[in-house]
Amino acid sequence: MPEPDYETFGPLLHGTARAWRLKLDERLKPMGLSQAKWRTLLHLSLAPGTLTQTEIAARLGIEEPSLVTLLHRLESERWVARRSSPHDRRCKMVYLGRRAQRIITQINAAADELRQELLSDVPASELQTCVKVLAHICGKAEKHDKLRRNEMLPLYPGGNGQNRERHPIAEKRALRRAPRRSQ
Amino acid sequence: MPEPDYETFGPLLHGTARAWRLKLDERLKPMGLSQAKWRTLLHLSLAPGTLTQTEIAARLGIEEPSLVTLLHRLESERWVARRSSPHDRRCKMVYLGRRAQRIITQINAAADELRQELLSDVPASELQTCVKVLAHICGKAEKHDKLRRNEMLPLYPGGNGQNRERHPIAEKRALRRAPRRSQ
DNA sequence: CGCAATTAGTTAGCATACTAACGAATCGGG
DNA sequence: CCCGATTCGTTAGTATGCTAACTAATTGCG
Repeated sequence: MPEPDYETFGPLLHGTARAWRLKLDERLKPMGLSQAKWRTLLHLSLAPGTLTQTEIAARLGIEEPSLVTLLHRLESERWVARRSSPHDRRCKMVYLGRRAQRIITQINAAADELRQELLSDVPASELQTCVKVLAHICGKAEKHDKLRRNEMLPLYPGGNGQNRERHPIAEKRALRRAPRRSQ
Repeated sequence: MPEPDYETFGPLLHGTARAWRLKLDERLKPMGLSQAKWRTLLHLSLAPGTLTQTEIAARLGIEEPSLVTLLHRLESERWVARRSSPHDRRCKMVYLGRRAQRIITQINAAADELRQELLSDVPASELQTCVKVLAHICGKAEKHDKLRRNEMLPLYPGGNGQNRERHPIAEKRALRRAPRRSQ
């Protein structure tokens, strides 16, 4: 068996990711949430403080313009609210609405449950190998190209799929102007 | 370490698939091709005869309306041509333009090369395990839900990511009315 | 045969991503 | 302190996917 299906690995990888995503989307749809939306809410709930749009985009692994329309939808549905930062008038801080806070637990539960279903009967050692291989491929695929944003995190860093931001910049930036050089 | 990163497996899976796709897109972009486009061309070139839109959509794993706009783009760029079937006026047969035939080799070469780069230093046994795990997950994720189109192919069937069609229906259909097997 | 059911393709409208180009605000070096 | 460079967010335009609802053509049962 030292001759695995090299040919079909790519399609299989894409197909599996797609099937997983569709499955989760389907279950969260009744709650009015799509993947893009609940991922955003989840990141907001996990963040230590408030996030700016740039930070959210980095954590989600999408570009800022993509985030703009996404936030428009979330805002029009009352999931989040945006306010200008008092420290930097260029920034907009994004807050979770109460409505969102109430169902983040459900989102997590659904995601956990699906993961449980899909991975339950995969032996831990095989999953471990799979993670290792995927992480290796992911690392190689992300390199080179034209990226190199900020030295590129090792692998799947945050809580999602693809970002390249490693420390909260917000606090640092805000503190630069606000607390009168206390830092 | 019988405790792999269950939590991050989903994101890692998505991130890896995404990175792979972006990488390939990037390399084929200079040729004016995106993933959706070259996958379509590839399927057309691999098919035994001419395909109808329904067949192409099934092979690509996308819905028919999605294929319509995709074909519009391919047609306006002279990659493909469409003609009504003489046997069934509802059908439109899709043909590869000469321009397309000339670069299908290049498409395959680029895809092969990238796969080579990304998988070369993954031990065959580990890749084998990975394929097994992914196939298992993919199978589980595709089941249940509301699908069950045509008893669901085992796993990553065609040459892409997600389809659920297993035999050429075209020939059969065409022959029902047109016993001339001119193609 | 004749009409109901099915099938192929389309249109409409939406969701989600991207790049390019831009305006406003801030930062930083002189 | 001021001007150029940078950063944040936005708009515009495009690509790619979806579902729902429609038209046109074909099939098949009574």
